[in-house]
Amino acid sequence: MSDATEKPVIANFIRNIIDEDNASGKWGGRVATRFPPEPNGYLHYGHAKSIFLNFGLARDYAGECHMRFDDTNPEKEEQEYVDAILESVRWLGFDWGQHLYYASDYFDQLYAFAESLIEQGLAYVDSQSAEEMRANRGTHLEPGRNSPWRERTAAENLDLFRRMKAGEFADGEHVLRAKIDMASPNFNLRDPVIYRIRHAEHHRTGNRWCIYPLYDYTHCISDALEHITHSVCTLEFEDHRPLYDWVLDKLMPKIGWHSQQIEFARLNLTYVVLSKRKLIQLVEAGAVDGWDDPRLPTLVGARRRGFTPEGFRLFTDRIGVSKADSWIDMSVLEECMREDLNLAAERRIAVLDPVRLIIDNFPADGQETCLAPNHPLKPELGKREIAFGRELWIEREDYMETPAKGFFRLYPGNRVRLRYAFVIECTGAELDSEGRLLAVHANYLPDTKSGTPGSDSVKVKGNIHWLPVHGSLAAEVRLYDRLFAVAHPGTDHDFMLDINPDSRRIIEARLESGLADAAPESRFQFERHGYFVADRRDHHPDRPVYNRTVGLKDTWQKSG
RNA sequence: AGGGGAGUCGCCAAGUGGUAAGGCAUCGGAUUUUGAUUCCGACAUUCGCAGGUUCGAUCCCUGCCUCCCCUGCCA
Repeated sequence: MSDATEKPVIANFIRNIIDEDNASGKWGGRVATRFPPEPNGYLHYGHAKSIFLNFGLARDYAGECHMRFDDTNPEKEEQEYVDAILESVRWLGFDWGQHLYYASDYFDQLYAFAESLIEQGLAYVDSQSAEEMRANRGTHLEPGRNSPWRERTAAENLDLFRRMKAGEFADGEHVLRAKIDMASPNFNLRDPVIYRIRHAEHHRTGNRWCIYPLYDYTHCISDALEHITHSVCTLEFEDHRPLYDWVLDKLMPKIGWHSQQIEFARLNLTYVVLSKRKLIQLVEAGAVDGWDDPRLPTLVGARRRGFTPEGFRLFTDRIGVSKADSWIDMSVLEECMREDLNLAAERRIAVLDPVRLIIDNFPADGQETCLAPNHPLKPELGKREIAFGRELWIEREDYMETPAKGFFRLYPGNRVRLRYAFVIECTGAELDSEGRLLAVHANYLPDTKSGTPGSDSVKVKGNIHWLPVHGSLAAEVRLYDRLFAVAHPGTDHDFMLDINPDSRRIIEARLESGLADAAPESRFQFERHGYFVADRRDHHPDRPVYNRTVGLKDTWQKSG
């Protein structure tokens, strides 16, 4: 990704392990990681952390990161998810090159290894029902009980397993279990199931198989077959590691590679939910418009919201990697997006809550052309013209009939600068019988035009944006806010009750005319408001639609 | 209760026997035609608690406390 902004790398425990391995020559200097999602849903912000970690490690150590789908559960997985996941990883800026893999590509090998485990007496076909197995698994206090089928001969097991594969049995009739230790304090070692019967169509292998391997058996072998060095996963797999190692130890003579599993703390973010189950619930309940709703913490949603890959990179660098459970506040992510967008986005003017401003001493047929820089930090991006006239749109909130303490914008008698134009002096306002603002009146000071000599001889504190009534355009603007109203949704009740009722406001705003022709996904800062993006799906030149990505910091409203 | 992990500033997070990096936030101040940005300054005598070892402990030892994960034929 960006190399110009390269910062010194901060140490973390995973890098330390890699450094030690490189120093000892454990992997011969090789670094191979992998990002292994199951294609049963869309990627979310938490996956971004894992993607930047894994692909970032490969980049920094001149290694490789494999893109691999953990597709061993045919009933939940679909090609649609594979496509969306690949697109999101690409969007974040990563390229897996030739290294695209599917666990399902290893089904033949996985099966052969299972037969070998059986032959070695390390796996057996269990014919207990799921309920019996559960009852015999034991508890934290009591060891499990051996299955009555645990001592079947290798020949018998092999015959049964082959018939399972051949489709002679119904779902659930038999399973293949690793023969480890029913008394282990680690439940994962109490003879874990490694194959189950599923007469289901797989999105890639179709109906070729009716038995499918389970995660614990598949993942470690996939890693080893690909010669992964550091297999990075989240903390909840920590007590699966003994099983990961058991399988690879037993298969060492056949595979000759034993990857190292390393666990880190997954991302916890406030004001949002990141569990697949809850995301599905939000979509199915219609609380959001779909998987790419800009409020949803999915990567497709982030993209539509206007979040940037670079912003996610800043974010993952900023939060670091460790094994401590932690909660990151949503404001950290938002600030990272601002940081990137401040540099990346050109400025434009938008009046979100328009009210008329009439310059009474400006001729009705008068005309002035004002120049506005496209980016204050990048003068090379040039300027654009905005037509100044007698009637303008300004923000309703930029006027106060009776100003609050510290308010330095428009109120009777006060002077402000119309940004990139003239200084004006407010003469009053028209209000209806309910006190609602209809129009603001002012006189302009002709010698104060921005960019002309002596323009700043008149000093003012306030500086507000405006748009001409004739020559600006009406557009739909979607003001997105946090999906949940509380930091920790569902703490002691249904999380759906914590949805922020104001997470989206759709308004009719006035925009600079040039904004109609911007390509979908073009990002801008609407001055004094925040960052906005032309909606990826709904924005058209004849019907502009902009989404608010994130607002600018506002220390006035915060303290006021 | 058994097993596996974690506890360093408001939020993250380095460090690990030699006297607490950094980032974010916050608070001052400067600049500013975005109440934005930028810039400058401040910000842990202290590393969950209590003992012990040591010339010296956040780091080693002992005990305790708190939090997270684990009984899918999910991943």
